[in-house]
Amino acid sequence: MKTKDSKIPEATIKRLSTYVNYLGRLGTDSNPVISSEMLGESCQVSPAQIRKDLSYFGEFGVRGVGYDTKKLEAEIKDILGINHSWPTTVVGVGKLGQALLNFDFFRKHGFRIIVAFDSDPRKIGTKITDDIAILPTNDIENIVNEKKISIGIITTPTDWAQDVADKLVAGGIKGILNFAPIKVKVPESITLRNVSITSELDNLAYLLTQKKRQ
Amino acid sequence: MKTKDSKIPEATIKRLSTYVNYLGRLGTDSNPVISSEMLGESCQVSPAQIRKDLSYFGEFGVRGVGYDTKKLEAEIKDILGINHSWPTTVVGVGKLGQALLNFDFFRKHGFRIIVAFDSDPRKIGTKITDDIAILPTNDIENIVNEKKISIGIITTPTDWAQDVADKLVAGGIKGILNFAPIKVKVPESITLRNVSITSELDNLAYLLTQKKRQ
DNA sequence: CTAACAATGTGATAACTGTCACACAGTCGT
DNA sequence: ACGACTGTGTGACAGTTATCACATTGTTAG
Repeated sequence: MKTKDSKIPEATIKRLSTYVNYLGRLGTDSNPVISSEMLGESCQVSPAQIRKDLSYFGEFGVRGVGYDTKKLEAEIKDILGINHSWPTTVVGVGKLGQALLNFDFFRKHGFRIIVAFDSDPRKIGTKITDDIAILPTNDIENIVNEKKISIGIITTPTDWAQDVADKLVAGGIKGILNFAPIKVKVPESITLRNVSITSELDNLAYLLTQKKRQ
Repeated sequence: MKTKDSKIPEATIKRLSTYVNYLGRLGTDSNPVISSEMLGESCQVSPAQIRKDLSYFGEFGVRGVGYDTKKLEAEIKDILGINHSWPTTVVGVGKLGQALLNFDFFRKHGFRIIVAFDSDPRKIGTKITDDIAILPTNDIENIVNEKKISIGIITTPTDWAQDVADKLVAGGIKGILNFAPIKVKVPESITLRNVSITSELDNLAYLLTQKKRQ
């Protein structure tokens, strides 16, 4: 895979995720080939946008024909880096944490949950689903380091998020996905993404309010 | 509140949500006034960006001084429309749905959960927390219509999402927040936001892969 | 009262992102 | 073998969003 340019819009990555997700759920047998127009229809993106997005990374289609469905899926997975298996941990085994742990998405997209952490003594020592142990949050640094865990998902209450982030960083984590509604601070070298559910709800409220006011 | 222009960047709304969330968690007594520099420090946004964001909606600060913390919080809440109480329903009482239902965020940000829906017969008829009933998904249209519910949150498995969306729309819903990893289709008049957890994970994987490759 | 100061609000500018039109390459029918 | 056709890939353009510098305005001290 060749990256022509280092300046890829974040929105492009988001859309690539949409594409690959759709392709994965598409019956590859009945649709061996797909055009940017068809894909755009399903993902609600303009055909030109799709071609542009893909063009950042190379040429994956055949002119006059379209894209080989299975091949395109594999290519995008390669671009996104979801064809390896990232050692991952979830910190905070509340309802949200459990939802993520049960999510079969992880298996499909190359995230391997190694272990979970929580501070509730009643949860510590128990196991999630198959064989994911729940350990105390104080062990985060050691375990992350020892098991070479590269991704940490924070699903704790707001007040604990920064502390947990610090512990993950101390253990040598590479990337963090934070679900707590604050922007945790981490060193420059750590890749961080914040998923703000509250922000999405606020945004919805705003759009509805606009509609009402106009 | 005056809206100077109708073309507000979506990113601005997202940041306003961050600001108001931070202000809400700030001890208003010890910080009666806050500058764009201080707020920017906490929210990891440049001071100029904050002033620009606010300037779309009016003038809320005092030159040479800063912003009245409590007043600014109230103003942003007004802008976002999270000072009313939106009648809301959650469809899909799995782990993710339960996580949201237990989320005390709703109370604070003006979303009032009226009822929940699920298709699992074992869940139907039971209640969540205080007094939120779980009804069968077939009742969605009637209940949404009858109770004048304006916001629907979809936390069902992927395959059910479109069907649920259709039912919500049929019942006269105003806005939908969709957590299923597909882009559901709704009429133009319905406000829709997709929260794609999978997309966030893919994005994280991409960023980590980039770092590895370079 | 006046001058020094502090932090906002905003017009101008730069950077980024998406749209469009069309050249180009591969396919299929005759 | 060749021409009509189809859908990709991309350079040019337009629109959007963020950054910057500074004029502006209220505060405070002497």
